[in-house]
Formats: sequence, structure tokens, C-alpha cells
Amino acid sequence: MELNNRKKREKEQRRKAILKAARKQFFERGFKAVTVASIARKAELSKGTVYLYFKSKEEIYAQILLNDIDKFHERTLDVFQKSGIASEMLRHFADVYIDFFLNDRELFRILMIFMLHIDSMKFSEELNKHLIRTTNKTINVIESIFQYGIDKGEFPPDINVRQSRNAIWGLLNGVISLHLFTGKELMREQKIRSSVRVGLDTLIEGLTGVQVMDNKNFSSK
Amino acid sequence: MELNNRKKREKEQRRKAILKAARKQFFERGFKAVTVASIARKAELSKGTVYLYFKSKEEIYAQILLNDIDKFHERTLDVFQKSGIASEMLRHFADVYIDFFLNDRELFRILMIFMLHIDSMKFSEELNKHLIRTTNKTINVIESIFQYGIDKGEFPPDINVRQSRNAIWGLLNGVISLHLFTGKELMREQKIRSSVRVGLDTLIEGLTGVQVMDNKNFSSK
DNA sequence: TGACCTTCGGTCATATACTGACCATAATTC
DNA sequence: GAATTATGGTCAGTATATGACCGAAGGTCA
Repeated sequence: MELNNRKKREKEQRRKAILKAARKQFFERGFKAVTVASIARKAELSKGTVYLYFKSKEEIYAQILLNDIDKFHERTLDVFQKSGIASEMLRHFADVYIDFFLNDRELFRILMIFMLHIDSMKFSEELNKHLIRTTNKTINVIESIFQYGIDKGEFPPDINVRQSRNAIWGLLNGVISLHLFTGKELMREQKIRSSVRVGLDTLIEGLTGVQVMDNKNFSSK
Repeated sequence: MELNNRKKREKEQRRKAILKAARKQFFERGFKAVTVASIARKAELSKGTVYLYFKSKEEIYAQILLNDIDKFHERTLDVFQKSGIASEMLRHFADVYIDFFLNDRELFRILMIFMLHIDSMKFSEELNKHLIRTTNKTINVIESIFQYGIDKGEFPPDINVRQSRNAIWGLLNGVISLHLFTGKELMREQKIRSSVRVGLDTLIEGLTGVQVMDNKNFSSK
């Protein structure tokens, strides 16, 4: 049957309600501790109905993670709009990265655990692949920035793009992981930003030999 | 089956959607010209579904009319809150009456036709009874005000309450009908209010012998 | 006038959506 | 390691929605 608008709207509403209820619970209590029944209850649906919209508990989790990461990825694409200078793009990227994960620590924690212990996670092959692919899309943004810097003559043509990308990625994750996993959770946002800024500039200089101009105002939004 | 909240909410939503779609069409094009199919279409439901919520086209119409009148009746009850003086209550009643019908001319038109040509309307006995009963509830508010005036000593005890009530009711309907059914639809709201005011005060004086104080500010909202 | 056509209120068999008791299995308890 | 509990996933049963269909009423035309 041809679905009319109302029906479509209502289906989407149900889907959203399930995802919303699930997201809250997963991020509060972790994948394991949350039951499908409790998701259903919160979404004001029965368990059976949840399974009409998603084929498994894991699929719900997957859609939440992948959707969140996608939203993040989309935001990182802004860096190409805001500036024509590669080093500024990298700074902008770092800002977006920090913003996003400061506002969604649990997602970051999950992804970190995923990346660090990929073998021990018992997600399906399917979800693993998706997560890796989606994560890579984001990592590649960094690579693109370096490539852009080379093309524009801002960076020397002989730098190792791949290695540079990994270094930046590692720096960002390192600082934020430190923040999340050590006892230093209360480290102030501004502190994180400034340590990332310093590390970033140093790293860019080391990788490319380019002296990054000291623009202290840059991070102000 | 025990209906959970979501189900209840959604049922109410459907009902509201049908009534909303129907109300608009009935008041724009009249009872006859509107088809159940078009109501259903506007409410984004099928004709069959409309009949799950209402047992006939007339029942939909009935609920709309009765509900509108009930809302009106409720508002007229305010008169007992706002003042302890019967003549002011009558003025207040007139204000509410005018306000309501200026904002809902079609309902008024329908009721007028109903009252004037009750025999020619082909509503069911059921709806006729309801309409009359509901209308009477409102007329009785006027009667109550007169009774209150007598009890408080504001009006002489020997006035004919029933007759007074009918006179007021007639005055209000007369002025508004004139406005609606003659070519003078563009007569300004303020004009109607002032002609009702003058007529009302004169009528009260004639009926009760009480000189109504000339309080020109009364009607300001 | 009466045969034909159109329209529309109302019905109902079918289709879609939702539910929660149930099942198999894995975790936990004792 | 038997017994109990907890939970992901299934499915037969129920509730809700749909639109093709029917009959009556009114209109049209010869």
C-alpha cells in the first residue's frame, strides 16, 4: 500500500521515540544494562513494536552511534568553508572536535573504547565495519586539509600526509582521552582547548616546518 | 484492552483532527455541501476511520455546535464573578455574548436559523433536544441574574423574571441578527456594542424601574 | 414518466500496526 | 551443576485504519 503522509509521519515519530528513549538509556547505563523492554516502556510502545522498527537491540545502538558520528562528520566539513588557510582549518577542526565531544562525552567514551579494544567489543561485523568506515571519513577530513595545504603551497610538498593526519588525530584523542579517563574529568573546558591549541601548533610546525601565526583570538566563537 | 496514555492521546488527536477539519468546512460551506469524504481527506484519515470516531455526519456537526455553545455558556458564567451588581452583570453578559458571536458569526447564523426555523431544520430529534437544552442553559443565566437582582434588593420583587429574560435575550439577538442578516455586515463592532448598551440600559430601566448608572467606562476591557 | 447517471452517507472485508505472553538461552544464585 | 532469573527475540491474537462497495436520493434527458 502507498503510505500517505500521516502514516509516514507517525512511523517516523515512533522511530524517533525509540531512538530517543534508547539513546538516553544507553548513554546513561551502557549497552548491556539497558533492556529492550525498558526502551519500549520509555517510548510508550510494546517490545514487539520496537522489533517492528529495528531488527535487534544492537541495531538500535548502531543507528544511534552512526547517526551521532555522522552529525559530527558533517560539522567538520565546515572547516573548508570558514578559511582558506590550512593551519586555520586544522585549528577549526580541533575546535569542532572538542565542542562535539565535550557535549557528548559518552559517545566519545564509547568510540574510544571501540577504537582501543576493537577486538573485545562484541558488536557485529556489520556494525564494526560501519563504525570504522564512518570514523575514517572523519579522519580523512584531516588528511584533506593537509593535502589542501600542500596544493596551495602553504605546506611543503614532501610532508607525509598520512603520518601527519595520524599525528593530529592522535593528539586530539590523546588530550580528550586523558580528560575523560583519568581522574581529571573536572579539568576546565578552556584548559583542554588551550592544551590542544598549543599541542596543535607545535605539531603542525614540527610536521610541516611552517611557523603557525600566533592568533590568540582564533578560538573565540 | 486497557488503553495506555499514548493510545488515548492519539485517539483524542484523531477526534480533534476530524472535528477541526469538519468545523472549518461546515462553517465555510454549510452542512449539506460538505461530504464526509472531504472531512476525512482534510483530517488525513479514511472515510471508514471517521465512522470509527463518529456514528454519523450529523453527529460530527452536533458535537461541533454543542461544544461551541458550551464554551460560550461557560464564559457567560463569569458574570457572577466579576460584579455583585445585577445591572452590571447584564452588561457583562451582553459583552460576552457580543464578543463570542462576533468571533464566530457562522455559529450564530446557524443557531439563529435553528431557532427561527426549528421545524424546517432536518436535524435529528436528539440534536434538536440537545440544542434547545444547551441554548436554554444560556438563556437561564439571564434569568438568574434577574433573580439575583431581586434577592439583593436591587430590582423590585414583583418584576416578571421570565419576561425580562426574554426581553434581554430578544434585544441581543435582534441587534446581532440585524447585523448578520441585513446588508449591514460591515457595521463596526463598536457600533454594535454601543447600540446594545443603550438598548440594554433602557430595557433594564423599563423592566425594573431601576435607573442604571451611566458608567461609560464599563465596557473597556 | 421512467430509464439512466451521479453523488454521497454509511458498511464491511481486508490490510496494517501494535501488543504482551511465550520461548530459548545465557547469566546468576545457591 | 541444578535451579532460578533475566532478557533478546518471536508470533498469534487484537486493535485500528482503509477504501471498494452498496443502496438511496436526486438529477438529467428523451
